[in-house]
Amino acid sequence: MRLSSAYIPTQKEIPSDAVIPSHRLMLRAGLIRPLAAGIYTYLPLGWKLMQKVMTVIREEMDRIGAQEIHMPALNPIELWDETGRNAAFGDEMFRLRDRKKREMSLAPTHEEIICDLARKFVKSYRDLPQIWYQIQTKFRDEPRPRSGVVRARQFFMKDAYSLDADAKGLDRSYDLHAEAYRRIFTRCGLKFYVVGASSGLMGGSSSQEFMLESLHGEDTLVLCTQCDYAANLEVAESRSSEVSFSSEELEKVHTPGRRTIEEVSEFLGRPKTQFMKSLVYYAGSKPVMVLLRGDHELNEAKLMGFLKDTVRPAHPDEIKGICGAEAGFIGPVRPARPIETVADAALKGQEGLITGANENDFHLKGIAPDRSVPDLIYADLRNVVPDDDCIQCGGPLRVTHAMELGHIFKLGTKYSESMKALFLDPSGRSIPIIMGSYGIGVERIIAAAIEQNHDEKGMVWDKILAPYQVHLIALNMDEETVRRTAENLYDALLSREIETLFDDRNVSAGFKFKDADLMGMPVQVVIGAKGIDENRFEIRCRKTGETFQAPEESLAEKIVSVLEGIS
RNA sequence: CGGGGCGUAGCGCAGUCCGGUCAGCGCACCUGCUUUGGGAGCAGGGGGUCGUGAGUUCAAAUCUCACCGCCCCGACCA
Repeated sequence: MRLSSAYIPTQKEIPSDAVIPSHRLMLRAGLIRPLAAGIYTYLPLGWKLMQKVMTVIREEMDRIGAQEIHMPALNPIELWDETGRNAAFGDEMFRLRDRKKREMSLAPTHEEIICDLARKFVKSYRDLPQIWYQIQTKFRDEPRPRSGVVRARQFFMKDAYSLDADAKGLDRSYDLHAEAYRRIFTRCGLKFYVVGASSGLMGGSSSQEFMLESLHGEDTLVLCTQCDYAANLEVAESRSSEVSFSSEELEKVHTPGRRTIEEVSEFLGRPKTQFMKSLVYYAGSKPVMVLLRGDHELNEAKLMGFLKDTVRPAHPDEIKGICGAEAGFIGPVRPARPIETVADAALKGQEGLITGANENDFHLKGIAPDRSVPDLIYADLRNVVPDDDCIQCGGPLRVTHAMELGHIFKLGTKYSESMKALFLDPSGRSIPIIMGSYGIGVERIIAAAIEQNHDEKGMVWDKILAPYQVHLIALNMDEETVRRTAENLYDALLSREIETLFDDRNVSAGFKFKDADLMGMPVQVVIGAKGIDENRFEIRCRKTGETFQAPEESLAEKIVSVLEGIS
C-alpha cells in the first residue's frame, strides 16, 4: 500500500478523551474512529489488524474441528423469553420493534440462537458431538462503555458452542477449546493467565477466563507466586493470615463519633484485625447481617452465591430500623430486631473481638462470635487480600489487575432444557443436549497486544498481527535516484508477497519516521540520499532498534532474512 | 444510576468568573517558492449558526433554565 493514497489518518496530538495507551494509540495511528460512545469505525489499518486476528482464531478453531457458521445479529425476542434471559439482560440488551411492532433484539450473545438451531437439527446421539462457531458483531448496551474498544457497545466476538451427548463429551469439547485458546493467545504474542471464574449470567457448572495482566484491566486477579493457582477475585479462595486475641469480658465502651474501623481502631488502640465489621444487606426482601474481620472486605459475588439471590446493601434508615443504631455502631449482639446473620469463615473460633453495640457512639469489647451470636453460620464471603496464603500450596498470593480476553463455560443443560433441545440417546430416552459456550473478544486481543507491546513512540507489532511486515520509507521522492530505488524495492517486496507499506509521500523525513514508529510495523527500511551515495541501505527492527545494512542488489533478500529472524 | 469534568474550525486548546474590537492560537488543510536522515521555512489563503432549544438584555461563546452528547471515578459487567 502506498501511504500517499492510503486512508491512514495519523495524529500527532493525543486525543483528549482517551486515557489508556491502547485507546490513545489506536486513535493516533488511525486504526479506529469513534462514532458514538462505545461504537467505533475500523479504518483500513485497524480492519487489517482485525482480519489478522480473525485469521489466527479461524485457523485454531478449525484445527479442533469447529465449523464456522454465521447467525443473525437481529433476532426475535421470543427466543430470549424461552430462557428467561430477556428479563435477565434487562437494559443491557438493545431492543427494537419491526414495522409490524414485533419486538426484536440485537443479540448480546448467541446461546439461544444456537440452541434453536440445535433443536431443529440434532435428533439423535449420532448427530453429536458438534462444535459451531462464528465471528459476529455483538451488541450490549453497557452502562458505561470505556477504555476504547475494551468495553464497547458494539464489538466483535468469536463465539463457539459445543453440543455433546454426555458429560464426558462436554469435558472433551471444553478441553479442546481451552487448548485452542492457549494457542490463539500464544500465537498473538500475549502473556496470559488461565483462571477460575464466575459464570455469572451465563450459568453452568464451571468456567475459566483467559486473562491478560494489565494496569488498565477491569478485573482483579489472584495469583499464587509459587504454584499455578490463579483465580478471578470474584471466586478466589485463600487461607487468611492467623490472628488471635485473648478472651475478654463483654463490655460496652464509649466511642463518640468513631464510625469506621479505622477510627475506632485508632481511638481504642487496637489492631484492625481485632474488629468485627458488621454489614446489613438485603437478599431480595430479606435482611441479612454479614460479619467480617476488620481488615477484610465483603465479596458480593460470594454472598450472592451463598444466599442464592441478588443482594444489595441496606439503606441507612433500614439499618437504623433493624439495629437500632446508625451504620458504624451496629453489630450482631442484641439488634433491635432479630436478623439472620452470616459470618466470614476467618472469624471462626475468634475471641476478644470488638464490634458495634447497636447504640450510637458505643462499641462492644470481648466478642467471641461462636458464643456471642446465636445460630451463626460461617461461609467464605470475603475478598482475598494480598496478605493471604494460597489454598493450594500455602505460598504468598499476589493480587493484580487484568483484562478478560476469553471465557469458556460448561453450560450443561441450562439452555437445552428450557428450550427443549432434546435428542434420543442409545437407549431411546429423550434427553437435553449438553452444551458449552466459548467466547473471545476480538478487539480485546488488539487492545491487549498494544497494551503489552508499545513504547513512547507508538505501537510495536509482531509479524503475526502486523498489518504490514515492512514499512518502506523513501525520504525524498523528488530525488530521482531515491524514487527509482524505492519503487524498485517496493516492486521486489510485493513480488515476494511481503506485505509492504510504502511511504511515498512528499513530507519531511522526520514526519515519516515518526509515523513509521507510531504504526509499528516489524521492519522499517529507509531509502535516502545517504544510502544511495554509499549503496548501503538501512533495515531497522521496530522492536529492538537493531539495524542491518545491505546494498541495493541484495536489499530485498536481506529484508526477507531479517524478517525471518524476528518474531 | 450516584459523583465529577467537558462541549468554541478536522485535532489540541485560550476566551466564559467580570455580557460590548472575541471569533482567536498551535497543528492539520489549500496556493506558490524553498526544503528532505527524526513531526521543515517563508508568503498568501479557506474553514466555526461557540452542542441544541428557550429565556434575561439595547447587546450573549460569556448570565438563567431545560435538554442532548462525550469523558473520568464508582455501581454494574458474558
